[in-house]
Amino acid sequence: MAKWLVKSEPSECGIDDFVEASSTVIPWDGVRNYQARNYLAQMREGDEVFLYHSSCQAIGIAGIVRVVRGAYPDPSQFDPESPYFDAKSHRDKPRWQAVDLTLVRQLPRLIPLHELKGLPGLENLPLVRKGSRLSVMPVTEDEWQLTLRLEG
DNA sequence: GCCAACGTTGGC
DNA sequence: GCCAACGTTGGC
Repeated sequence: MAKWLVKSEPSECGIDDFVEASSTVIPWDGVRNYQARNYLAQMREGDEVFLYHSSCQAIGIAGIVRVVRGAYPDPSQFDPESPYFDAKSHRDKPRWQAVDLTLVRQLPRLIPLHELKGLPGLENLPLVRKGSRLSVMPVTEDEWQLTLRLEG
């Protein structure tokens, strides 16, 4: 099973939304960056994902979610009413992908970004690299385990 | 294909 | 609100 990290503004979709929708599925759509899209396309059912809160009061990893449906064409790209509408994408060759996620668990405490930055072994994680804007990224097994040591 | 201008992300 | 870093756009 691969491991991943996704960023989201909690005002849009955060751990609270997953907790409220517990045992329900939340579509992860609206990713409009090619590098992030390429990683999204590699997600498989059963993969686990860190949910990271960005651009908010408490920045950091808030919980763990799981892929329940691997990549499929993001419907919002075809919806003119959607802010994620992409007029240049065509149904016979969709440009953007989405996955479905569900809650595994909320972490007992949010692991703040500054702790991740100071953690030896995470140097290669795009999240902690200055200026990185990647919103979907792979996490190695080592990085995953090291990060989880910071919880609780 | 180059690159300047512009828009967005996201921490601080 | 600021601004650095980065991605995208579009003229040439």
